[in-house]
Amino acid sequence: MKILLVEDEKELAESIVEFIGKEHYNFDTAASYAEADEKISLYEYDCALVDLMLPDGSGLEIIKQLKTIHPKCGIIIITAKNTLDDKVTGLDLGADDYLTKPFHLAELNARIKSVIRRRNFEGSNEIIINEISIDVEKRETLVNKKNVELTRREFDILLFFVSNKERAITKESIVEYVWGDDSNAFDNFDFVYTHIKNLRKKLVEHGAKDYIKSVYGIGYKFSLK
Amino acid sequence: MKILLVEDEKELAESIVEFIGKEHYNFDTAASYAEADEKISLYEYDCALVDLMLPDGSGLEIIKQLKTIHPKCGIIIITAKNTLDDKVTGLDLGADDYLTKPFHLAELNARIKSVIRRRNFEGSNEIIINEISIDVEKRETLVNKKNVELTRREFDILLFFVSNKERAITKESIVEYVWGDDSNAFDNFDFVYTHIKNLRKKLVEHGAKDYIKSVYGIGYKFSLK
DNA sequence: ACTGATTCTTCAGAATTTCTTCAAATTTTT
DNA sequence: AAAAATTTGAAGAAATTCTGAAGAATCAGT
Repeated sequence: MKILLVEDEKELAESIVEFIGKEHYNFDTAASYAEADEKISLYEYDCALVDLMLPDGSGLEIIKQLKTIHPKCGIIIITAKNTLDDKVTGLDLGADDYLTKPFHLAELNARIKSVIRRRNFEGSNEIIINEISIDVEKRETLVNKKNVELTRREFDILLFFVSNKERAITKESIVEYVWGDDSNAFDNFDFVYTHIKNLRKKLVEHGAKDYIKSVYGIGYKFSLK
Repeated sequence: MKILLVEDEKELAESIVEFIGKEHYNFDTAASYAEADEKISLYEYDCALVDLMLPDGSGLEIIKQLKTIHPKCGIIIITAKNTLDDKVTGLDLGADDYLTKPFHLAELNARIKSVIRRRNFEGSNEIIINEISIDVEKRETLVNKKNVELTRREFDILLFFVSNKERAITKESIVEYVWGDDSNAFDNFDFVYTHIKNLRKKLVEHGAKDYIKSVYGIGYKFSLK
């Protein structure tokens, strides 16, 4: 689950990432219009938190962008108390919810959850691929009806794989999805190798076929063929 | 047991929370239609107390909302003497009971209890999970037919667990349910750890299996497997 | 208002689980 | 055959959870 946080107050941004990022979400952060614009065009997000008061341009512009490029992305406005007008405009532009500063992080967390839930209403939270079945809500993975204990990182990687079946995935995008782009520098993928090794081992040991094919020079592909 | 109180008279709201909140209930309060609307969409409540006379919109609207979003939630109308019409309309909309101002807090308390009891009857107010049986109304927990004395917090946590069986739940959501959304302690989950430790101990000592599994990096899961 | 009992929260250290790093072995590509 | 990329197992580091004890807060009864 990837979330874009557009917020120029560094402290606030950090505490949001720290508290909420730990849950299920991976944050990318942008501190300016320019940065946000860049990330929007590069990555896909499930939800965006947008502060309307940015140094170099209005957050409303970002919302407009998001709506046109990624209509499926949920949007939550963050705003100071006295900028009611912008808030309303933002909602008109298609934002899903708003939050006035200051707010409890728990509150923000709940909003994100509800926005994402609303967006995902269609798809059930069970994913079935041959002998493997994954329940996102339970964070449970079954192979041939039997439970496989996966760690947080392993589970997230598998989730990313199965939502990109048959597609070649770069190691970079895995890191981006599972860890978020602010994390580990891209000079070394040893930790990815290790996690994928462990994930493979657990799945295969429980009787699944090894659907995780490595694509030399690129990354991996989760393929049934 | 979570209760939403929609009331704009600050003093009344406070005394209700103080008096009845001490019992078994965790209150969230809303002083306006907007606030109430927000909380309804974010959280689940077992019962709502709704003042029909609100500054920014009719409480009837809130009742309608509640009924559609959380049909299981009990509703009690609070109203001044002379607004009989609204009261009737409210009952038509599906409210369970009403109370005219001024009223004794003890009276309100009794109404809440009875509404919740009535609601729970539909699905029996006894929850039975193997050797554990929980009487929600009496706040009584039995393991192998023998009583286990749980504190308020322990009981609430258990209740939250059993109503989310097999699902991975975050520590944050536990705090939200048991302590309410105004709780500001999200930087530290020591108290959650402690309560869960004590809850586990009491249950296991009385012969129950330890169904409370910890989910590393996330929180817990009440699982029979 | 005082006392003792209960419950809640805080704290620090221990135990556990997971994550990352590293180096050597293997595979793939050129 | 050489270079680059991937796999692997082991182990050190980091993060998370558990635990017991002690301090705070709350409650009941006088």
